[in-house]
Amino acid sequence: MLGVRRTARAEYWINEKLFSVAMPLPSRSEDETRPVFTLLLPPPNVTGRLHMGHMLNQTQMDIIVRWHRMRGFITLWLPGTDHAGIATQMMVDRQLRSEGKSRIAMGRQKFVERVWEWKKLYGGAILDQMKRLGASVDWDREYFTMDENLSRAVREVFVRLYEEGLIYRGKYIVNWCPDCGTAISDLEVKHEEVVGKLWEIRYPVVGSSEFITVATTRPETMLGDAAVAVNAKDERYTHLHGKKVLLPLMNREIPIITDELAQPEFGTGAVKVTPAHDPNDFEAGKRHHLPQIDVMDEQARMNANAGAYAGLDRFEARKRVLADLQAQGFLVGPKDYTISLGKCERSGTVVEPRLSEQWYVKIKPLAERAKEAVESGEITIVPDNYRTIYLNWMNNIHDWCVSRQLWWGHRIPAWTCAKCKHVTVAREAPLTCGKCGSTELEQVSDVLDTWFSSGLLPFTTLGWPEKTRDQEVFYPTTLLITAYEILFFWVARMIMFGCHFMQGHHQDPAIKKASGWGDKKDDSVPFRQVYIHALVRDAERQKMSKTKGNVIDPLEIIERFGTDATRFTLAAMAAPGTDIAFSESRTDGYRAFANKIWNAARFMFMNVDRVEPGLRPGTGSETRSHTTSGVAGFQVLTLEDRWILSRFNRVAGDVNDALAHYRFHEAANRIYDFFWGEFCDWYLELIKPRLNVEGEAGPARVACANLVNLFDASLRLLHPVMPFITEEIWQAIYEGKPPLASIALTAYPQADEMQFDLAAETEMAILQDLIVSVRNVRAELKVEPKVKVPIEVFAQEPGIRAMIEQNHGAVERLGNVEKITVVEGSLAKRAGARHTARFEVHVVYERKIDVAAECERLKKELEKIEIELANNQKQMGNEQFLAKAPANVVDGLRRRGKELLVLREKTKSKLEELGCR
RNA sequence: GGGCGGUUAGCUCAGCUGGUUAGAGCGCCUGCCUUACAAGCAGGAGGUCGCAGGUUCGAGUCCUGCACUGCCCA
Repeated sequence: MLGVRRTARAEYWINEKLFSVAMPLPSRSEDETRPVFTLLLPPPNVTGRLHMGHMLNQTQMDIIVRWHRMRGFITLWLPGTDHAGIATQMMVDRQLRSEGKSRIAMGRQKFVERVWEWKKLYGGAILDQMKRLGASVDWDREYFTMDENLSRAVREVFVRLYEEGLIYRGKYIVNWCPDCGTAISDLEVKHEEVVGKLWEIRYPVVGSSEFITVATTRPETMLGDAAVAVNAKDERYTHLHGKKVLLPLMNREIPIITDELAQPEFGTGAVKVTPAHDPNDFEAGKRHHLPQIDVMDEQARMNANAGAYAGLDRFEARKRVLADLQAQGFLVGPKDYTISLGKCERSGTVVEPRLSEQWYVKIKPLAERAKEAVESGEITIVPDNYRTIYLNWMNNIHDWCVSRQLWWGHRIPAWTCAKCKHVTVAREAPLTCGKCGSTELEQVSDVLDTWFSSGLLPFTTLGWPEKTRDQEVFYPTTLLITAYEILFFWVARMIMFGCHFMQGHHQDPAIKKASGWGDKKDDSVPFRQVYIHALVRDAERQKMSKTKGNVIDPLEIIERFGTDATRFTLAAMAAPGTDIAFSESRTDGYRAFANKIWNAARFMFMNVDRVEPGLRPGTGSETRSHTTSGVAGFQVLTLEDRWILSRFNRVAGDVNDALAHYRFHEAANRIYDFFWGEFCDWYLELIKPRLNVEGEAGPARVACANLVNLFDASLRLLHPVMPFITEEIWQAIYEGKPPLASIALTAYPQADEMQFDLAAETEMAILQDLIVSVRNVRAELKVEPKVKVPIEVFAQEPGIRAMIEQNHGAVERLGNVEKITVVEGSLAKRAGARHTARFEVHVVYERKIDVAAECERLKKELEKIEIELANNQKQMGNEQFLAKAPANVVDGLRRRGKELLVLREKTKSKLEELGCR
């Protein structure tokens, strides 16, 4: 039933377009300009389904977004999906195969149409899930990375980079996935340490009986060897310089060259050189003008260059090559060796370094500015240690291979001339070849890496390359919240592209200032701040993976515990920088919290209906709850009123502060402690007598109004974390006639320091101490729960005595006390009496205390006091400390010292009295 | 090999710039269906903060080394 209400509420939010942002008009003055907060949703894959990572990511974003909106920011949260080249193509490929069809037979155009169909049918799944979760994004601005306007921007970027000489084409070694049939970037290769073999092979030196032994982990590539390299300084091989070896199995003579590639201390000091199958060998090959002998095809099967091995799969070829080498006496033998095996992130296939023609982005010039933006603090990264990681990566960056041999994606805007082979790069399909004028042009078949287009999103979603008002208002976006995994894939690339293409851009100065970024110099950056969140792991701290089968489905968790509880759990566990071990027991605990809120609300409604039906927040006061940032219309009459108002303001201050620093766990825990531990456990209990005053309506009405006002403010405070329950109760408070369409549009509580009341907090703490002491002694004496007992209280300070007398009702009710007698003399010596530095309390009850147990307790207590006192006195006797420590610390210690002395006296005398030994 | 972390209660984790008595949730023990709530209430037990040095008046917090452990990059 709750689930139904939740869905209905989420639909209501969407239908009312509560989170849609119209384009703001130019401001007339700074005072009239509201601050702006912009957040780009990291676009999920169209093929994606919501997982825990999304859930955490979206929870944090929604919290921050709702918080800003409630604080009066023009808040834009921009949603969209990513076309995910390889993943989507693989998905549809698989579907075709199950229908007995093939992509190749179908042809490119038909296939792409088919993918679009697929996208229309299934591509919205993850956003639909987001909708149901109530993510407060602007659905009117939803984008897809292959939308026409975004595609046009991609072409524009490509052409500009090409014209600036920052894109080039060339034949190099790339990471090739034989399974996906495409090149992939360095980042898409996942390295894995595996125990493998290092094979040593003897190559006979031509014209001698000598052998030179080389070592390799991939013996099949020897079929493509073009040389053997030794180090010029390696004296073992000096006599072989200029000679040749006969490549076994292939019977091809290849030269012995001297090159730095060969390190004397590694293996035998001699290495085989295979320019077409290894990036280092490729470089060495170029230095020595060696032939590039490619022995494999696109599926990593051996090709005609592999002679007798042609047609074999690479791993089969390895076996055969080894067997043949063995048989012919060239194999020296394997050694165990730890290999760092590169696998395709998507398919899991071992990546093959392959020589092929690809398009590259020259990255150094772009990286330079991207580095500066972070170094100078124009972009801040939270937590701070990711800044180091980012800079470290930027310093070691390599050119980026952006072409993919796929059909689904942004096709590279380049056309090859059939006649002269010249390549023309252009925004729109050219009619003639730029070189020879031929009309026989064919567009390059490759598409661009998906991250190429997503790297542009911060500005392309705001209308780039057009200059738009949207850009003046919303660019740079304020914040990016994302996972560490895509720091390089996406974050770094957005920074590079943003800094490059938005150079010279200026945000509307009034808006910039109002939003709090007046001190920033650079408006080309894609965002001002990046918050990197942690990974969600399973309860055993294991990384979730399909293969391990330990994936936690957020939707299932939500089904069982509710969206609010799930969100709260993720928030409460999200301490910056630490991974989250997702715990169901924890979630269960927060479901109990939601339940607690319901019950507290029931209590409120019950009393409102009884005392003053129709009561609304803010009633009887000039201020209305939804426009004030504090507790509206709260009338302070009693100690608990003063106390709770003060506590509320403190918690509001703490929560705002925590959110400003992305300390979600602190914000969540602070609200939890306040609502449960202070509001429910104490305040509600304390006002019950007032609510129940019969006949005389005054106090009950005030108490009721206070309750509603405080509840309303607490709901607003909690709303960003638990949007559903807070909306539900808030709407109920107004009985379907709320002053605004949603609690999401009300004002967020802020701390009002004028409402801090230290005296009330201190007094309340003493009162709580007294009540807890009484309960404690009752438990110790095993007083039947229903029996009320009289107590005697002594307090040295008249102020405290008066306070206790004034609040005797509270002590009686909450301590289950029959009657309080405030006595004149110390009770410290009474058996079973409890004391603090401020008061002594004795529970009058005929049953004797357990003397032995009491002695034990007191001794333990005394021991602790003695230790602390000794430390305290040592400190206070230390002149260095007195001279150097700040005054408040010294004062605090002095006060504590006095307290300790009192406590020691009281405890000692009681020990004596009981005859403990 | 390079970089970044982690080690605090039985479990999962907080503890921000060093400052009085190290906290929470869950679990555990005891007692309660007290008319908002047993998904609850009340009370309680449980920690030499990985180890060894150092800086400091003062270290869970800063520095060095060590042990174990995780992640990223090559």
